[in-house]
Amino acid sequence: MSNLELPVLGQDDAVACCSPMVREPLGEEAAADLAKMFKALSDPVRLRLLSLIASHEGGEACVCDLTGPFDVSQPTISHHLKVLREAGLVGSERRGTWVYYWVLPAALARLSSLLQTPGGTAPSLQDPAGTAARTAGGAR
Amino acid sequence: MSNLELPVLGQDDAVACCSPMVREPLGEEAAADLAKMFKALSDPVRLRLLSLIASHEGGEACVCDLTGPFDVSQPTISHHLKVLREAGLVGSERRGTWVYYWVLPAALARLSSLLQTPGGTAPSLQDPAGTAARTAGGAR
DNA sequence: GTCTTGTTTCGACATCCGTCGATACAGCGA
DNA sequence: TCGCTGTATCGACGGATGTCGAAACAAGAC
Repeated sequence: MSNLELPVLGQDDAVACCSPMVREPLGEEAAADLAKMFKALSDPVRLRLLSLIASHEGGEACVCDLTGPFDVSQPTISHHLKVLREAGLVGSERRGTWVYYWVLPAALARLSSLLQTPGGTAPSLQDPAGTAARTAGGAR
Repeated sequence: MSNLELPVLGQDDAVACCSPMVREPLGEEAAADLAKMFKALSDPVRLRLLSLIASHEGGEACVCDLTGPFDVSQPTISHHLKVLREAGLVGSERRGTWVYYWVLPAALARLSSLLQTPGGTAPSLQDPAGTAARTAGGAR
């Protein structure tokens, strides 16, 4: 239920960088596909889980390592991990008693490159149309 | 209600790149702050709106340019634009009869750099702990 | 086989979110 | 001033989402 017409980046090919959304309008299907990934990142618990997994030694973490730092119940953690997994952001594997999760870097890279502004990763606030002044303040 | 202890990137300083979430676990407050931005991106209509604005000539677009391509009503578009604005992803300004929106590149760059994997933008599927085989398949 | 521990699934519940039509507000032009 | 067009806000509604406790499932230990 996705990637119908555009090659989904970062599956097993190297990530073809990128057609950032700044360059051309996103198609409906691409937007729906990407929105699912961003939705998976739109919860603080999941964001911390992902970060906890990614920064864990060895690049992977057992569920038992992940339940401690949070105030929510263990089934809730399991639910969030499932959301991350179904979004294609992490992989998982059972090894004996424990289940391990790891981040799929290609998925993160796909999102990262999408959001890149033409100027580069850390833009010097590049200025699309002489709008630099507004860029800082932001009308409201 | 955010950035209490960590310097929020991409405000008016150049974006200090980045402490990606892969490097160290996200704090609770940083996660809550970032989750709001990702939530703004978690809807297909908003994603397309953002892309439409960013790719519009001059780097900005009038609301009247944005209602056409969508099947949803004008109030709904207005609502989504408000969400994007309150998330700090776009700026807006009224000019006479029309209201213009433009993307705030620093905000996108902040998210982009957060998601970057250590290997770079388009990672060669860098392999945290000899888990390359799994990285491709993804257990389920 | 049975117990124990680690993890997921199942229902249930309250809240949030996207959408709409109706309406209000802002500028411009006649 | 009045009317017109463009945009935002309001209130309502239905569906999605985060959370929980209870229970089921998986694997190893006794």
